[in-house]
Amino acid sequence: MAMPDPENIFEHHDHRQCRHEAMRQVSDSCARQHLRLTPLRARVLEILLESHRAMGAYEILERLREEGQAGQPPTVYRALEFLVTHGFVHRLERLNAFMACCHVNRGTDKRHEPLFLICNSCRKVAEAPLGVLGRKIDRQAGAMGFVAQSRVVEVLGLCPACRGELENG
Amino acid sequence: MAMPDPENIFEHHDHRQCRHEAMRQVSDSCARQHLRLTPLRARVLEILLESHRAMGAYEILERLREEGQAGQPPTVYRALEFLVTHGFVHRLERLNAFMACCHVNRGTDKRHEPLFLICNSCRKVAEAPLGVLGRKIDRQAGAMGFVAQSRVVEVLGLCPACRGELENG
DNA sequence: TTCCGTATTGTTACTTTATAACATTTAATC
DNA sequence: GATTAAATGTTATAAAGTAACAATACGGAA
Repeated sequence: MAMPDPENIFEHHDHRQCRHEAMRQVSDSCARQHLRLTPLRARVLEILLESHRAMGAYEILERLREEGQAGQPPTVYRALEFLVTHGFVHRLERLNAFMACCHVNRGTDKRHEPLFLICNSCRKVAEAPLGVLGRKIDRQAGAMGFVAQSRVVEVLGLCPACRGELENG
Repeated sequence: MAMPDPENIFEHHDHRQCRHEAMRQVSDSCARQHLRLTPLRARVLEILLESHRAMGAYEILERLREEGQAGQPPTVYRALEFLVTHGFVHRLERLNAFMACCHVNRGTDKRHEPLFLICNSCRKVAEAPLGVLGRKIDRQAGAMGFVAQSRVVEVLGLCPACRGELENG
């Protein structure tokens, strides 16, 4: 999956293409790390990639049930736990929801922690690189004697489209 | 309430003193803004200040009930909504919990969004100023065409005490 | 291959967190 | 004091997440 144009991460693009490439990358990453991407785990990831937005666990569960797969909450939560632990899916704390990672580690198999942009108007979510901010946050924490292990950075506001609507209409 | 020494925000201090000063500041701020700090709202804030840590809504509810006050979930959630809206209490997304603000707006009545340091070991939480990082995060979001309205920044890791224990014991 | 131990999934039941909807009370303003 | 809006009380339920144990599938050793 190509790195999204930073100015257009809210824009549409070829979902099917990006979906298949993401699946392949995750599959490769699992193979390299001897992780088991079981059918259930793969299916949960696919559902997230297909929807291409943040989904609640119970929404995913419903989708699984529609397909005849077994379905109780722990099934989904366990698959999500695996996917989140290995960085293939992100959890949005503010929304109690999950989203497939948009730029899976290419070859590095390293988890990364992004910045999430959550639109207050249309509820769309974009994932952007945290970049140098991650280190700055760690340094800020370090100044208080705190050792940072992971970060949650979520920004709420207006996406380009909704901002435009407010300004024009 | 004095601004905490940045290097000691996890340290103990005179809770009773800081509690009373915080109540007074919130009370003043409400008066200036024509907000109604009702007995219920004041009591919920006091409970949070007394505990001096992050508490779940139901934990607060239980405390209220012990005191004979009426108690159903909406009671607490509504008080918390008021307190959070006006910046007297913060919500910790990662913990589904609430914490009294440690450095209430002094005279400015402006909400501020801090950085939270959550200890993975002892679960203590410290509130630190986000400082210039807030603007940097907004700028990062702005580069994607996004208008930031509010931020969630929570760092998980080890507080000074727990870090010390790991290193020494 | 067959057996064994471990990882994964299935299943039941439950806990925790949060909110909708409407009744009642309290408070501010005229 | 009557009117209206804000706040609280109350009932019921939705939404999110987990504990505990049973059944199954898988990966490697004998």
